[in-house]
Amino acid sequence: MISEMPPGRAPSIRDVARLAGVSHQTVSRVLNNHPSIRDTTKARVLQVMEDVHYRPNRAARALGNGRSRTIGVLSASGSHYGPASSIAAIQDAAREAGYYVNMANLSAVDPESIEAALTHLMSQSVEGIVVIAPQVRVFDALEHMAIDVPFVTMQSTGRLDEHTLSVDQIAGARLATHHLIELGHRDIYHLAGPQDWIEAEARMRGFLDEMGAMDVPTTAPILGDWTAEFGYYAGREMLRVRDFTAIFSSNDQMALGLIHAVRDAGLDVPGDVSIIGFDDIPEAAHFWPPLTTVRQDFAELGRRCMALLLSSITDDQPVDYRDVITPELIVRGSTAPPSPYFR
Amino acid sequence: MISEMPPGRAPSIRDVARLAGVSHQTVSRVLNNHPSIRDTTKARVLQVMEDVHYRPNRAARALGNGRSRTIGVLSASGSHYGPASSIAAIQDAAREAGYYVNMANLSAVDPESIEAALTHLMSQSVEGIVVIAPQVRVFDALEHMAIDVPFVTMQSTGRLDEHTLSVDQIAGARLATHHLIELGHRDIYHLAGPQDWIEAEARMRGFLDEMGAMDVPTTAPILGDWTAEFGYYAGREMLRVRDFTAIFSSNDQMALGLIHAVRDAGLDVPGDVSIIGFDDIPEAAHFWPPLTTVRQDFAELGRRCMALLLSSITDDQPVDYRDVITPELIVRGSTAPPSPYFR
DNA sequence: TGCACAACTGTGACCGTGCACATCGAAGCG
DNA sequence: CGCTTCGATGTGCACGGTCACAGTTGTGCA
Repeated sequence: MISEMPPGRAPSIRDVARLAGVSHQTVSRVLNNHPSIRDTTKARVLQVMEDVHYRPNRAARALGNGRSRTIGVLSASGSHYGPASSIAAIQDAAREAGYYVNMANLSAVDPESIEAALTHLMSQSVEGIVVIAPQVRVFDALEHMAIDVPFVTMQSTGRLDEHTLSVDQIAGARLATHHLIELGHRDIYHLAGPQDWIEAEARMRGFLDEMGAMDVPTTAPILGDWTAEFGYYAGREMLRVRDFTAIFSSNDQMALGLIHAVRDAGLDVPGDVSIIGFDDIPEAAHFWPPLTTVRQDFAELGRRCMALLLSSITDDQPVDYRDVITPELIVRGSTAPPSPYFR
Repeated sequence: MISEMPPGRAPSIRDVARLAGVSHQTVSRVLNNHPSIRDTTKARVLQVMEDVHYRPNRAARALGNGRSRTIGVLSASGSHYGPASSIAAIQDAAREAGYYVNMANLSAVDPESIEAALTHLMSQSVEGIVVIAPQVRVFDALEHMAIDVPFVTMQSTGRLDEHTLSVDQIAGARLATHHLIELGHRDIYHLAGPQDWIEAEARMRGFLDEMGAMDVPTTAPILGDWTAEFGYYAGREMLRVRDFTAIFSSNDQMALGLIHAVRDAGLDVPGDVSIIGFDDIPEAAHFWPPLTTVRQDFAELGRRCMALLLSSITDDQPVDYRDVITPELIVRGSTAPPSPYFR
């Protein structure tokens, strides 16, 4: 059988057709599970495919019907735990749906890089785009370039709302803040994420909302960069004044740096300062002290993201994306009532 | 200009050609930077492209010349810091080289999942495959499926050597082990990675080699799963005997869990037990105590990986991949001489 | 002036698949 | 029994590029 194959070229449906004694179109129908193919015919074709190791040519397919079956993922900071987990879930979901995933990593956040990355994805003729851990500028680019494929993002932004799926970051931040207030803290700092980040903004909003609702006076949040390193140096700065008893950090890594700084200053967590994080990375349970934090289900987020995107690609009834994923407070050892000394 | 475009279809080179008053082949040549195109012609064509927002169709291109310009990345545990960093670097390098990156995530490590993921990538007609954080089974699958495109992996395996690029994991592990021995430790445990993992094996090998070379008797390494959680429980088990003064953990996360367990037992790191990790994740400097570890340059690894792969795709002179990246010992606060009590 | 040669551009086939439409035989039905 | 309907299959072309090859100029040189 195989000897009948022309050499030096992968078998095409016509080769398969010839060997199976049918037309290429019949082979095509077998490939696409067309209903009206006689079982015996189908079996024969499948057998030949097996024999010659036939693999459909995706490029030809895409060219023929204009569907690339590829979705693009635009990710900044893809090496962080949260985004990376979501990406993995997205890939699984995509593969399950028969889609391919093309990644574009954003090393810098200047408009040129963003446009370059989007152009890269568009030139792939992706059918949809997922924006991970988005920054405001990405949306500017998205609007500016008049991207004509569906896209979703994983955070709430206030605009472009039809494209948004999101963990309720605001609720999560309120949860964290409320926990601190409930413990008796009044002098609470918020170490936020970078200014440009939408999720940082949402968490900050949640913090401020809750503080306001509980009638606790607030100071301006400090803008960080998500890294433990920044948390450490920010902590050292903050400890020069020590006018607080608790810090709500916008992610777990910065919380780790804060703990380090507090301990370096000879103080105790949570004895002198309570610290709460956000995300619940797997390591958080093993920090010292184990970190009180807010858990987000990144994988579920990724899955829902894909579901939303796929439904808007295929124009099915849209899934209800307003069903936000509620984050969960995980109380561990890094928070406690304020020390009497401070009261 | 734009009004001359037929509606409902993206402009093709023939549309551009017509509007620019040239043949479609000339447009193609402009696209591919063919040298012999008159500058004025080129400018005219480019202008028309701009006007009609022409975007080359990648599928058609791939179909025409059989080159997909796509490379596949097969990654297990893509949400870990190391692999994720390498992946980001790979994506950057690929984009720079004009390649697209297709990801396949490996959620499970059974042969079926591996084959499914590889099939997925192959059906994309990728021109090359990068295997990240590979396990032995992945290689079995690679051999078994007779993958006919170049592939590289990021760890040394002993077989398939022409495809391998690697941080010298063995040297790194020896570095870590030597550091402990030099401090005076003799009773050293090794908490290794999962059995199936090639890099876990290499680190274990390095540990055993160095122990042997320094004539220190060893006990059998404990096989872990890379997580802090496992490190914690392994640590608790180990502390029931306490016949050691130092532990070399195969990665930083498990080291974190170990520290947690040691402290839970009322002991001090490094006073009672020295702990050294591997990888130098960004958080390691802010553990308590800051973790002594071995740094790997994941990004550089990713870049070299792509360089190797691209050179074997284009059949250029191969880069010298034997120029392994040497890991670096980072001494922080989690290691110290053994306590007199133990001597 | 003629000729070789390079620079530049055009023509038509082809890549592998899906689609629209045609065909053909068998079954259903009045 | 002829007509319709439907299931199963075949025919030819389109998709948007690239490739091989074939012109068509212009230029240098004998």
